[in-house]
Amino acid sequence: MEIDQIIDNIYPLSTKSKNLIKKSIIEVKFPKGHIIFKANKIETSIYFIKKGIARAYAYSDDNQITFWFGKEGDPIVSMQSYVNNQKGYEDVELLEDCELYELKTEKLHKLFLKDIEIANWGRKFSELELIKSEERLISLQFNTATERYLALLKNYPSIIQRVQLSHIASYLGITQVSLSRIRANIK
Amino acid sequence: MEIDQIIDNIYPLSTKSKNLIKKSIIEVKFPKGHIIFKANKIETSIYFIKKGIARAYAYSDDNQITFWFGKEGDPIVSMQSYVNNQKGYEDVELLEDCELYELKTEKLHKLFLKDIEIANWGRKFSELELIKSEERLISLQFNTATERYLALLKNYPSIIQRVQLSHIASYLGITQVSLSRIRANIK
DNA sequence: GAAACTATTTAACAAATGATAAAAAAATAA
DNA sequence: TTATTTTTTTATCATTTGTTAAATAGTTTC
Repeated sequence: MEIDQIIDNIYPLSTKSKNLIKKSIIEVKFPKGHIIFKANKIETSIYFIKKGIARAYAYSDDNQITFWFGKEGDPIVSMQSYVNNQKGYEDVELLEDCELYELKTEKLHKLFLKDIEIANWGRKFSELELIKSEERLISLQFNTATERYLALLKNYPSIIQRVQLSHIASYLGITQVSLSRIRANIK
Repeated sequence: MEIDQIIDNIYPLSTKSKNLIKKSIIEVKFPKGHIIFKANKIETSIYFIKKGIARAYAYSDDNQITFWFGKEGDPIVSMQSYVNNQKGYEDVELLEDCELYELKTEKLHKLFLKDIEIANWGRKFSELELIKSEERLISLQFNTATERYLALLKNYPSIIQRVQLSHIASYLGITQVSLSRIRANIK
């Protein structure tokens, strides 16, 4: 997905303000398997996915638990770094060869203080992420594992096709074995 | 908690900008049990809790499931209404006699477009809510019910003392009976 | 293509949680 | 206070999920 569309989908900007953001963005490419965010590190950039998919995970004991998937158009953000300039708790791994738009957090924060349109763009950005986070929270709290799997299947069919089941299982809050059982029961 | 401190805790503002917000705020009081947000309704205000506690819940079949608690200093917001001007899915019930600060969403949105400091205050507001939402998501996905109960006990002891256990159980994603068992095992 | 490696499914048993009902404890009202 | 209602705990059994191990299927490498 092109950067103009990604920016506009969040909050439409005047050409002038959009160009201020675009001037701070560079395109980067990484291969499948690249770890773009490391846990316990302050991340200095945010990204938008032009092409490819990614996942965020953290460790619980020795197990990786995936808690986020991103696809074309989605932002890759370590919220602790972005909001509080603190270390994050997550790794982010690219699950395919990826093309990304990179934006330095510091540059964006300077724009927030200078340009009211961009400040509102940043507000909308967090508001939309918040809506997504709440939806996921409700899904985890209200629905059974089977319901969550079916919802993922319906809403993000591309993820299921492109991501291995062990990651999906931990994303759903269950073990890989349990997901296999659920899949067997559905058929 | 006083409104000046609530506003400043989100993002410090100049006197001028803070007064713009404060001019739009009125104080209101409601008794225990009052339903301040109704599901399937577009809410036109947000609130900040001066005194008291509240919970948000939605229905799953016939069961009320509590998914948020608020105490002094916390905002009461129906995100779907606030962000997208759409109907929310939650009721919000006041669990004690409450004193609240009320702010009309429409007035705030006008200020966002006029005052860059307030736009950044609004940005920070959503960012902080997003951090809270992510923390809760991780807690639900990574921790067992027992761990979540112990964390709530540690981080929000006031909630446990002031809220009945059936609400806490659904907040933790388990039944009331299961929470009783967990409490019995801990002692 | 065969061998080696990785991912997924299946099986068996253990542990945790749900559902229902009844008992006990606590809070509220007369 | 006593009676009534609400909240919490306990008990029993069913269901779901976790754990471990083995079998099968699918991929990658040589």
